Amino acid sequence: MKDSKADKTRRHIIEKVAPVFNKKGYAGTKVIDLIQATGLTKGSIYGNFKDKDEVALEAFRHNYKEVLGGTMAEMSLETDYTSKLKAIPQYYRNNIYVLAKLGGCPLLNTAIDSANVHPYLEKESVKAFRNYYEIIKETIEKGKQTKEFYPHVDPHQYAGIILSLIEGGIALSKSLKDPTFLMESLKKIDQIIDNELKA
Amino acid sequence: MKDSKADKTRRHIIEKVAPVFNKKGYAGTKVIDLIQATGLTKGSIYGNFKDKDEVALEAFRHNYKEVLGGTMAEMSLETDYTSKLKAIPQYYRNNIYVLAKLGGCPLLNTAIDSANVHPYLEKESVKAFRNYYEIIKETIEKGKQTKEFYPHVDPHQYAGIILSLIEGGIALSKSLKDPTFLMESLKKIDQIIDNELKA
DNA sequence: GTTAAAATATACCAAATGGTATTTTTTAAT
DNA sequence: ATTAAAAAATACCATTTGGTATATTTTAAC
Repeated sequence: MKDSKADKTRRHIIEKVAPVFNKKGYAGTKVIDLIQATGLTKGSIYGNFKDKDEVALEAFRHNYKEVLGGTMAEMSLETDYTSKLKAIPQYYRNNIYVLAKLGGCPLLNTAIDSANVHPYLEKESVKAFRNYYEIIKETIEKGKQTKEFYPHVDPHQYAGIILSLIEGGIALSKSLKDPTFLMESLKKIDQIIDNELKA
Repeated sequence: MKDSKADKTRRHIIEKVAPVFNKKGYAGTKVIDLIQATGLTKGSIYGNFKDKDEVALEAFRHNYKEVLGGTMAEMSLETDYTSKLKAIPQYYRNNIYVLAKLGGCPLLNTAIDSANVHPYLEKESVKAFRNYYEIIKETIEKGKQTKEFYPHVDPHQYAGIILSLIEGGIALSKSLKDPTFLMESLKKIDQIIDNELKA
């Protein structure tokens, strides 16, 4: 594992800057914000990154990895597909403070504030969003294969509803400063899994 | 009704600029975008508005009025509270193209991309979001009073779930360019009303 | 139709922004 | 410990941005 000074600095920049981009968006984050967040100078930042775009892209990837990685980690602890699916809302319950400190879900935030402003970042966010959706959909599909879920269950439909409840719940809780919105959405997801998917 | 040339120009600016702010966000919308969207010059725009902030604020109010007004119009056509509540998803079904042309839901978009970037606009979007939530909540409360809905129904909980499904569904459909996400969310709302609220 | 006021357009400006060239400091191989 | 390379800081720069002062055109009251 190569870990030069430059590698450490790159990581340091990405980690410090990731929540800033998530909170302020691409256009709203200025180079001065990067300087303040990292405690480094402009020269140092531009010595390690080509331009603001590259920093934004890496910051988004970092944020997305945190959410996806966290979810996948919880899912992989379970064996049956009901539990795997329930690990998703559980991840958000366990990490509500992480999401708050990050400034909301990077998937939703980046999808919305890179749209029509930063084509490359927008594409990346769509890719990530689709990836997350596919993971949920495939979990439902596998649960059907093992007869855990009803055969008539539509994986696309339920993956969409689950994701909508999560993203909508996070956004609502953040905007209205009331965590119960997200909590109720997550409870609803559990309920849907138990009452509508589980055979 | 006063309707001077300036009033017409103000309206023209707001109408033309409203979708731009909704798509690009506050920080992402530059004065040149306002010039291009309106076909006017900088002097004309600044002759009618104090600054970019004022244009953004009025644009948001315009967008919000469109969504709120549209929803309220559909709701007021109904008499019972089940139908009033179902008028909300129905509004989105009927106006999916309006939302698409606008660039997503102004409530969600503005909440996310004014946060940590434009305090005044952020406040305004929170106020609007809360207002919309209250309307849904009050409709559920009134339905309980008329015994249309079960007495054990929690209006806060269900208003949050309905709003999460709507906002999440719009965001998902926009990002993944697949209107079925929103459609399935709306169908789910109808289902919830029929199976969990209606006594 | 004339004219004063209102509205719009043009020309200009200071600050902010993203980025680069250069100098200084730090790192690590010898 | 020396020193060449790597990294970081400083100083600089062009462009963009939001905004204003001024000139021109349009409106509408008489």
